[in-house]
Amino acid sequence: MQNQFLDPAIKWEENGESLKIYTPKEFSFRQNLKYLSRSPNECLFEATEDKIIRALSLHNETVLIEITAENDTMLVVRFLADTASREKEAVVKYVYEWFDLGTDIRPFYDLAKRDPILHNFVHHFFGLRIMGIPDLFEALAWGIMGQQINLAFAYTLKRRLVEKFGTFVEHDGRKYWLFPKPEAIAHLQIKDLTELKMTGRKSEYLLNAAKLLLHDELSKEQLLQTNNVKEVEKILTKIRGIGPWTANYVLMRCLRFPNAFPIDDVGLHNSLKLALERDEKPVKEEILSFSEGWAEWKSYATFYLWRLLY
DNA sequence: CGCCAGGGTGTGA
DNA sequence: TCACACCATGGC
Repeated sequence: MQNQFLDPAIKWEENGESLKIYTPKEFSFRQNLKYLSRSPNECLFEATEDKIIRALSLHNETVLIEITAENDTMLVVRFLADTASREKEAVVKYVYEWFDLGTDIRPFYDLAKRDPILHNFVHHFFGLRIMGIPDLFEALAWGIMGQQINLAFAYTLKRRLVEKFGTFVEHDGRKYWLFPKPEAIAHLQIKDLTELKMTGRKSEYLLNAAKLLLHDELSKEQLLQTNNVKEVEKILTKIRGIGPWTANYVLMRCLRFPNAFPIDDVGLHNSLKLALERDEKPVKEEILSFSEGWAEWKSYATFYLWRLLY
């Protein structure tokens, strides 16, 4: 059941009320679930030991889906809360992109095997993918909110924003929240966001990002028109509040550039400190020299290194 | 209580 | 270009 609007590489089929999406050999649902379960304060989906439930906003409808895996050869998507979709292709596309199923990560594993740092642990996380943030506004907002604060507090800020300005689908007495659209944020006042305990600066950055997206002065499609990572980084860092870290974070988790590299990331520094069994975090010059060996797979190297922290 | 947190901007040399 | 102050709040 292929569709002309979907990447023909996506293999999927409709099976009764569920959708089945075939996964590559280098994919482990369990490994990705572990990543998704890292915060008890996550508000955009529910990840348990064997399934994920989340709401999705498509063009003309909102659905609530449950994702499970069968034999690690396919993902199975079911519609909950009576939200059977008419936009099945869009659901398949979202899930495919979220799990980064379109990337052949075998070259990364070949590279990691010979890497002095990566070879020690990458095999422990076999099948882990860079879990994405397909929505550009959500990715930018998450990046901005996460600047210079600990991750636990970042999750709290996200929850406050979502529960104040987002929408939800109810199922079994639980609310499944959707990240607010740019139009729900763009017209707010700074005060509306500082009330959530974001700093004044972050509030400005977030409002500005919402306005750019709302007015189509920035879009995922536009950013994906070039495949030059440095060029897109330049476009993003021209935006006030988006520096090298946020730009590369978005390049990695939303725009899916495999060679994006948030070198200023404190988590990455701590991961390397742990991986190298050092007492101090490595300095930037040293990290640069490590990353030379990661070539076109810096984002995957970073994501696997992060896994050492939890 | 003190240190640090998945940074970014603005300033001054 | 590069160091440095400042932002400002919470987790631990």
